[in-house]
Amino acid sequence: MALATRERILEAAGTALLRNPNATVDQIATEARVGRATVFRHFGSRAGLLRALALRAIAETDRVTRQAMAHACTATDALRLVTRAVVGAGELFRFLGSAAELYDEPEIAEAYRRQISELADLVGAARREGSIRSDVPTAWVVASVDGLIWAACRAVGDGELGVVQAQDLVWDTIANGLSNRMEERV
Amino acid sequence: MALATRERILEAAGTALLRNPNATVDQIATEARVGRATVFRHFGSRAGLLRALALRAIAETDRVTRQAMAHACTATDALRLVTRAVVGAGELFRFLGSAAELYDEPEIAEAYRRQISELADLVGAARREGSIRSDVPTAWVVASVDGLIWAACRAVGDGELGVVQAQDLVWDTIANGLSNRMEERV
DNA sequence: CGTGAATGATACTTTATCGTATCATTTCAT
DNA sequence: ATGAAATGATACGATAAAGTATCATTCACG
Repeated sequence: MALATRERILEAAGTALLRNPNATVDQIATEARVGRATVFRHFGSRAGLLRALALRAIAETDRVTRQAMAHACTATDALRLVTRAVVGAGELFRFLGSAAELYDEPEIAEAYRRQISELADLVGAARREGSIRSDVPTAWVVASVDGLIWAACRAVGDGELGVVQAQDLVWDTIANGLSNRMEERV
Repeated sequence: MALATRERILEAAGTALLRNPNATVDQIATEARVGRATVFRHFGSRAGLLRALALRAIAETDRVTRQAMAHACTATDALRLVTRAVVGAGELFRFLGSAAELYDEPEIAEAYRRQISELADLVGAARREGSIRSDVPTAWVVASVDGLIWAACRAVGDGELGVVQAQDLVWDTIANGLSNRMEERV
């Protein structure tokens, strides 16, 4: 049951930290229906637990991203599939938005920079394919895609949208914006 | 100098809390070049300081929002001006993104709900004017506008974009999306 | 069964930070 | 210039949470 316990703690930590980024080890343990000592046995310290949680989210994001890119033939399609994949995995890393202290850990800060940089590369490639506007800074494209992904994950988490619906809407919004243009869309 | 001191502390709290949402009263006082005791004299407690900071941000957002709406003749234009105004005031409330415990205070949670609800009303009115797509849920329009505003404020704070540029880009993205359509834009 | 590993419960120490109190010093208004 | 108000520095107590240690219990597995 060792693995199940560990996974259960990570799961509970995700939801508890989403509710309150300063959640106590005791609160997390209670959420996981586990003794507080067990959390320390598995992760050594609170920081160790957060680190493991973040690394898990990063690894999973990498996994779904790689899988998405493997199925795409163009950079534009890869960008579309990656946004879908990340929104789909949103529950795993939503807690990261509030856990600012995590970015003090070099390992995690670097992984985040790498993921953003990969997204920037993808945007650059899609732009060279002609599908992304070239009259806005790449930094803005990356930032706004990131912002839309966060908005989608949050809407899903809040029960305002379904996962598939949110995945569709993110790409639709990137492609068409929100204004009424009375044209058929991609 | 009472007012100046108070304002200096609030300013320092904003930047310190943006760097680290768990910043100590001592760190904030140091950032403000003020004794720690002075912070308690002015705000009573750490929670009181955060509350004052949040209320200040909310009030300022309300102010620029009202001012923007006073200058608009259509709901669509009001929506445009409001997004611009909020992005312009972004530095004031960026810290709120990480300060999750603030939403425990009913006063602040309610103000936030009210502002989101006002945004939703504006979106609804703009939609009735025909400028906003009617084939996407209102919840998503609100969420994504919110997400884009956050992205813009962050990009400005990180020095990736200038304020005016960010203001332009948010509305441009709402109106046109990010894909290349080779058409003149609104 | 029975043995070892994993767990729960609990008590304890340590540490960081809040909040209060005090007093000397500075600043400001008149 | 002078007195009141604001501030800085410092010490102190209180508390909450982290982390450690221990022991009894439970659970998987041979």
